[in-house]
Amino acid sequence: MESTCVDTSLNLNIVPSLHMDEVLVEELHRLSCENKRLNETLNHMCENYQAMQNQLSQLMNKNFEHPTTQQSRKRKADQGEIGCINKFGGIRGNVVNTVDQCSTITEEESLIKRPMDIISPKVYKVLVKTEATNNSLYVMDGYQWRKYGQKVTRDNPSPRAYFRCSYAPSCPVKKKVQKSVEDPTILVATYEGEHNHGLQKGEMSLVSRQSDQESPVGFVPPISSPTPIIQSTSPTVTLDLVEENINGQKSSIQQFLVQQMATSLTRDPNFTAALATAISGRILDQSSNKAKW
DNA sequence: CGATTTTGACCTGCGC
DNA sequence: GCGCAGGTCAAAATCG
Repeated sequence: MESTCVDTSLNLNIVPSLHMDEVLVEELHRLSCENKRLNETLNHMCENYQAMQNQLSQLMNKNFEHPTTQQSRKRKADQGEIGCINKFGGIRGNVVNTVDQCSTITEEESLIKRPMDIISPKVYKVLVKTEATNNSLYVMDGYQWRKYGQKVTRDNPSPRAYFRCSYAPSCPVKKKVQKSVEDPTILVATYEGEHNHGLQKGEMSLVSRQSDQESPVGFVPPISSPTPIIQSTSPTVTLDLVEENINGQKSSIQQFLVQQMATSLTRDPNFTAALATAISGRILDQSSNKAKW
């Protein structure tokens, strides 16, 4: 969060010229003092902001990664895989991983991934907002899933559904879908593994559906109608990509982060496939609109 | 009739 | 070793 602490100090330590009026010198000193005071205030605000951000991160972690303190033994064991957010969420953000091992996709940090220091199956967590009255556990994400089990877990009154990818028989990807304890309108889908095939034709991913309010041509509405993502559940990684340096160039750190994020996204076949679907859907939309006119 | 869903039983791993 | 809880299997039911 250092990026929010903009260095506003002005270089006012100018040696007064011999011809400078005493009033101007006095004014200069006054401005310097005021600048110093403002700087301190700003630093104080930044510290408070960081403290609050950390608190929020910790709360998010507790709510979604550790829903209850009385977690099952099995869940504790699983934290090595899914709990990677905890390992990095507490730090000040500004971290984009280069290892696509684990991620949680949310509205605020969509597709920004965090590093993981252990080798484990690729695990994603996706949150989907649904109708409050909707009790189904189906999340349309562009793949075809076959449900193979359902279980009521201890820490959540709503059942958990287990899915396998049925598009390719050899596809190892599994998906667990369960309603959030805190907000029953949110479906928490946990993906394990990587698809060894492309995205299916005629289906839409969550990402693409975020960009289109209307269903594109050929899109079959899902059994449940989840509205696009949604809510932040984990500490937000904030990338300050807007602010520029005094000389008008993005800092090297920012450029590095942008590069890393782009690399992470383009490496993910799910993202690229979803992006392609979204773009084609948009093009079809526009062409059909033009046809109407 | 094949694909998918449901659901109870069974398996497995972990903590005590 | 036992009990608990999550995960998986597989037969029956359902759907298109």
